[in-house]
Amino acid sequence: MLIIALVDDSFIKGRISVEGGKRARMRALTRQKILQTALALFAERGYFGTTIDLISKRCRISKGLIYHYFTNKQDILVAVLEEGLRAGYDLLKGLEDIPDPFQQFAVMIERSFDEMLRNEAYWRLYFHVLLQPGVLELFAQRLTAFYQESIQYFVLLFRRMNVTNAEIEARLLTAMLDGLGLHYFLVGRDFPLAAVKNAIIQRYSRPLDGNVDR
Amino acid sequence: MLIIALVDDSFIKGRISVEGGKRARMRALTRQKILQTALALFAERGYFGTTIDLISKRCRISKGLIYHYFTNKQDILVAVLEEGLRAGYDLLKGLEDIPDPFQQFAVMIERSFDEMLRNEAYWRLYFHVLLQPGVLELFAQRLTAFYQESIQYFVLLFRRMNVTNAEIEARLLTAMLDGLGLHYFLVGRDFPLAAVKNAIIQRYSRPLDGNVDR
Amino acid sequence: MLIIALVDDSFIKGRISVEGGKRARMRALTRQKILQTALALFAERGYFGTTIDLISKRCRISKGLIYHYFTNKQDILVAVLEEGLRAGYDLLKGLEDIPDPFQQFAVMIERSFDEMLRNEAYWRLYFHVLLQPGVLELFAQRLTAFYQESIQYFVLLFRRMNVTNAEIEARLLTAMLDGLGLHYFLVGRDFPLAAVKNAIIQRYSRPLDGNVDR
Amino acid sequence: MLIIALVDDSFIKGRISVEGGKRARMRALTRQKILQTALALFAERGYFGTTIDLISKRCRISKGLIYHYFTNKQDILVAVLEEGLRAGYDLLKGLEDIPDPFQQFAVMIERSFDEMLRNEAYWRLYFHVLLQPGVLELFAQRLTAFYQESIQYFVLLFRRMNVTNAEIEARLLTAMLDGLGLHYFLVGRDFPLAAVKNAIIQRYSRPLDGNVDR
DNA sequence: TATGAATGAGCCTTCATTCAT
DNA sequence: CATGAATGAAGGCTCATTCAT
Repeated sequence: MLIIALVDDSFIKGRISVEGGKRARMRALTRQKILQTALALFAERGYFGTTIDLISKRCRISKGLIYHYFTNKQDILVAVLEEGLRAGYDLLKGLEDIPDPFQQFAVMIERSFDEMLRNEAYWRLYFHVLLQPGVLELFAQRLTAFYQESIQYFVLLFRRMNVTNAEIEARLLTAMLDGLGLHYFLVGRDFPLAAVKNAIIQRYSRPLDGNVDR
Repeated sequence: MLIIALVDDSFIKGRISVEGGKRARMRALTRQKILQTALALFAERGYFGTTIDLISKRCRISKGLIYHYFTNKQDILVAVLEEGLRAGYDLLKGLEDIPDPFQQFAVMIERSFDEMLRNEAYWRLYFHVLLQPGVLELFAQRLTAFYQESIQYFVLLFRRMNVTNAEIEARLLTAMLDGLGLHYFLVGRDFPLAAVKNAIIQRYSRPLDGNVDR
Repeated sequence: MLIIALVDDSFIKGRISVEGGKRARMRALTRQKILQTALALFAERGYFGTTIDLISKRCRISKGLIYHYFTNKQDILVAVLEEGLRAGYDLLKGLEDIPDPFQQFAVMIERSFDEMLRNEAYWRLYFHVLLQPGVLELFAQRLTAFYQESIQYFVLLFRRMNVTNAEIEARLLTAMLDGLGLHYFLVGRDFPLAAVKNAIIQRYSRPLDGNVDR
Repeated sequence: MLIIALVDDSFIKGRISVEGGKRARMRALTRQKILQTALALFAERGYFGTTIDLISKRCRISKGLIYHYFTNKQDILVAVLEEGLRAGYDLLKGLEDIPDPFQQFAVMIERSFDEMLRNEAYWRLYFHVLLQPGVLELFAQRLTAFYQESIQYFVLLFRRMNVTNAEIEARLLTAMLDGLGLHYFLVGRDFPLAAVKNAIIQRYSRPLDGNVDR
């Protein structure tokens, strides 16, 4: 769960800018409420299944007011995606404090799976929405940047773990994580997530055993 | 690229039933034309971006006729997904003829990457559409069945390759393949597909070295 | 239940013209089958809720064939109404054999209520369809003729029963009968039909008591 | 003309709520305009013959706006029927001020016939629409309630008029009134309404003669 | 006689967006 | 800043009717 930003109900709330007058604070507050509601609705009903009217009603504000904060429905989507990305960065950053690379790796994987389970609906949304023709373009740069940063993170980590071919390995791992999320979403509930997670941690764990045991 | 069925412009064309009278043949022909056009348009513009009117115009048939062949716009989508699934099965089946499991594995991976490149737009569609809230339900059973079969295929193959923990390994591999497709689509063109592909083949190749070299 | 023709499942079947060759007989047969089916469907789903396609499928004939027998959907409707009218005439005619006018009257009322209960759906259809703007015009003459004849029947009967002002009385009675049907349909099942029926028979029965007892 | 609510062009106009701000007043105004137009069009062309487009054009508003006030085309219909019912209640209420029951009865009958003539098109609509399969269900409760109330009114009146068997008698009378309306609509213009009306008044008038004179 | 594929006009409904208040 | 009435383009879908076979 790397490329796709991890979102939960709280991550938007906490970010209200405190600077500025009362006016500005109110404005930021309303904006965040819209974003939060849109996020929940997009996740719940899809982008096309969510109407501006529905968002406004759930926010208990008027439809017109939404257009004071966002120019477009699409604009809301982009903002939502951006917030998600920020949450994704958070996920990465928190890990740097763990000194042992193997342990850090294990925690990263654990956290990744945890987030996937907690915010399943958001994941679906992100995958779904970014694969929509025309949407990716709006967001490609930032997404790519985040992807690069994630890869970089694992490259550095893998080097400390003495994994050879660290870059390719990083790409494979992140792909595997997102792919597992995808499959978990698509093939349903009886997916052996715990076993899979442990296998991943095992594979990269000290001492340097092969990933595929024979 | 396993879960998501692989589709290209030709695979539908070839399946026109030859039995039956002229009527039945015509009917099948029209149906296939609709499916084919819908597939292309869905891939090109997304499911919601594609209108029935557009499909009918591209097919040079009347709007109403489409509803002689499909009950719904959604019904067309499901049919498209089904066709894709069939192509997915085809992909698997062809491989059984290769006697050496390691070579078979390599071919499978190669083919998988090839298909991904050839039908990129369809891949996007499949991911996109299946992640749409409400759509998965229409298709969940068949998709799960196909997933199970894919896993089973790799389990058997891995056993012949003396890979321990074959089931988990199969899940990891298929996830990795789909995840790579996803990342390739999302982060753009400069993705080192060839290198990644080779690394995968390498990892599972004889002699039994570990997957992660240190 | 006088103005509105009384219809049951059998009344059309029995009327296939026996003259003519095999061809003509087949033709009449198909025509009757269409009419019968249309009648049932109109009653069940209303005129607008019934499609030509549905009629053809229930008849197990093609859509096109219907247009060999009827020029229009409307044409079918008119034919159905005509058949109903014929049944209405039948209802009246059968009564003339009863010599005692009071008994004849009682039987007529009984039969009228019986029919209403047996063919409720058809009744609804007739009322419904004839009140549709534009439909009545197609059928007005025949309906008026039938109404006149019904009135005439009661006028003659009432005269034999020594009812003064027989014509007005006939109009009131037939209106009452149809009105009761209407109310029965509209206000539901707990309508005291039996009591009402008996009251009517009572009112016109020998010896000449007043209709409204004080 | 009791069960079926009596409606004319004016009764909706008069009910615009005066409370509330300008917004609310405007809203009520538009709603009434839609209802009024729909009523006229339904009566004129039938429910199915009336399109939303037509209603909106006659109202000089956009098609979409109609759906701000009503969820459905059917919803408009129900609202129209409700208004009609209200008019029906009004018809009953006004009568209570007349002290002499016989005179009250006569006025009631007169008024009933008057209304029938004034709003013939609406009557047709009501009969027509309520007999449409599936429509009655939407409205059954309210209609039944009104019917019961009408019956109750006549029961009380008849008791004061010393009519025995007042309940049955009330059912017969209301049925007769609606039946006469139906016949008047169906068999055309030369129906002797005045004579029929007088006969009814006569029948229930003091002194206590029998209804059927011999 | 019989079929059913094909048409196309038209219907109900949705919804992002605007704007007067 | 805030409202929500109003717009209008467009979309999915229906269905009576036609016609080549």
